[in-house]
Amino acid sequence: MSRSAPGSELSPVSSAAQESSGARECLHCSVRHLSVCSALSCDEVHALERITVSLPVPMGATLARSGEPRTYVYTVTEGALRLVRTLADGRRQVNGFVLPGDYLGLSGSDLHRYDIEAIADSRVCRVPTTQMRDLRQHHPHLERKLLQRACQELDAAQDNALALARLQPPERLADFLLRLAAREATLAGHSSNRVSLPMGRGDIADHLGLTMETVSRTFTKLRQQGLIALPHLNVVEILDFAELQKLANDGA
Amino acid sequence: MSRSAPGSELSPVSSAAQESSGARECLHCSVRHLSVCSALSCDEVHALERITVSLPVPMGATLARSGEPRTYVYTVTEGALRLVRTLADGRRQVNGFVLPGDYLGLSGSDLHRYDIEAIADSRVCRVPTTQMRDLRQHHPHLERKLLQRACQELDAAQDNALALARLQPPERLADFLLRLAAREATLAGHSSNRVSLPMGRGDIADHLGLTMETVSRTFTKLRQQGLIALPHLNVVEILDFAELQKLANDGA
DNA sequence: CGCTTCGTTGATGGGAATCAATAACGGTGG
DNA sequence: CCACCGTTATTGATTCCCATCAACGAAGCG
Repeated sequence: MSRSAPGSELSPVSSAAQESSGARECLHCSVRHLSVCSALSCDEVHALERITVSLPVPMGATLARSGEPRTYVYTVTEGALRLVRTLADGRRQVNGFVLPGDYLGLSGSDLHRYDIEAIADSRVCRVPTTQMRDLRQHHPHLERKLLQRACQELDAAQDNALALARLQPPERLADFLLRLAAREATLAGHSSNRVSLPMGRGDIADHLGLTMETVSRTFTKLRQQGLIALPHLNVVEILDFAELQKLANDGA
Repeated sequence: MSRSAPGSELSPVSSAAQESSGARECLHCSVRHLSVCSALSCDEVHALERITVSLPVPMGATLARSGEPRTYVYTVTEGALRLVRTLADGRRQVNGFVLPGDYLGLSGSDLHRYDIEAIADSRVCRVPTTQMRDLRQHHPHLERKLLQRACQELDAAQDNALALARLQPPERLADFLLRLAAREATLAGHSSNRVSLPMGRGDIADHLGLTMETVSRTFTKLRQQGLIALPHLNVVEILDFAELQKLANDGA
């Protein structure tokens, strides 16, 4: 129950008309991230604009709950969200963090398999699954891109499983930081030694299968070893990239 | 280094002509499992037959090694294989087990990300990735099916991650057995309380992020609790389905 | 029948979880 | 700007569970 904001339920969605400027921004996002630009005619672009809604998601808000029907797919344009699964006895797992450019909707299930919660003020593009189905049928390019993405996510999920199954806490954290850094680098287009951590320690713990205390101790250990620095609570500076990579078993 | 058979390298592939009957069987498999039957014309079926090779993989043989270029995709028709990743210091993870009906080739990487090893005498259908690419472009149905499959595997990978991150040994093993049972049920078309374990204890351990000893002890514990029986080393009989499911947290 | 491999069971130690206390941060209002 | 408060993060002490080390038992095979 961490970081639950006061009024954490989403307000009803504003209409597409009201959000037309947002919709255009979102379209841009969709086109850029799914790389289907060339496959769309002008009419199709307008069709997409009509069914696409840009939606603000304030920090702490829940975009979807586990078990609910999956009526929309999303692409994230701003902020950060977490995918959370909770067991009956309260054990929690953060399945992943969703950052700008990520697509939310690759699942074989008709129901949401996890809660989707904003860990920062965010903005997402929303498309009804039904419409998405139509879009995919008309644009093979889109389907191909989605398959590509699904395969990449599958690879990432397997890397994650390896980390959870066999890496020790410092190795897991190193792996996590390096992956965050890589994502941020591709997002920003340039590499930086600074990595921002929009999520709290508890979220990191629940993502890595550890406790918050162990995550905290591990941060301290990496700091003492001179591998990283923590200028702020939510910013990591990577001091020794090579050594960190060696610790993370080179991701392989 | 478990279960490495004496001559564990695959013999050079026999030609498609020599394996024509096998190829037909394999086609059947491909069609059935990828459900693209209706999308293929007669000519296309012949084209598929020409590029498809049914290949025996003896137990202990290695079908592919981590780091090698991915020149083929496979569907499995007989036997069982394991997907293995090994760290520099010998720590091992079994990413998954591949059973008849499974498709091997959903990856974003050009290189194999794990070793593929037969844990029983097996048979696979082999298609060059290049040809597969062509096939996909000509048959949107196929692409859609692959995306569907990728999404299902993604869901499964996430379930697995939850188990690795948060479940305790008995819960993990229960989850594992139930998933195996479910797969076997869909394969055979009917449900049975008997589940066969083609893999050894070490493989189960490396799949669940445990040691062989813990797996063995956990089997004993489940047996003593009356949840399962072990008629043979490689056969589990599920005695109390409901209780086992409760233990596995209902897979959610 | 002995060999080898694999699985089970036992004894021990280490490391992360847990419990508990302190410290740092972030926001709010004076 | 600073004092106050709730939340979050860090640090410390203890416990428990799994990995490790080691020995034993069982199964497949020549």
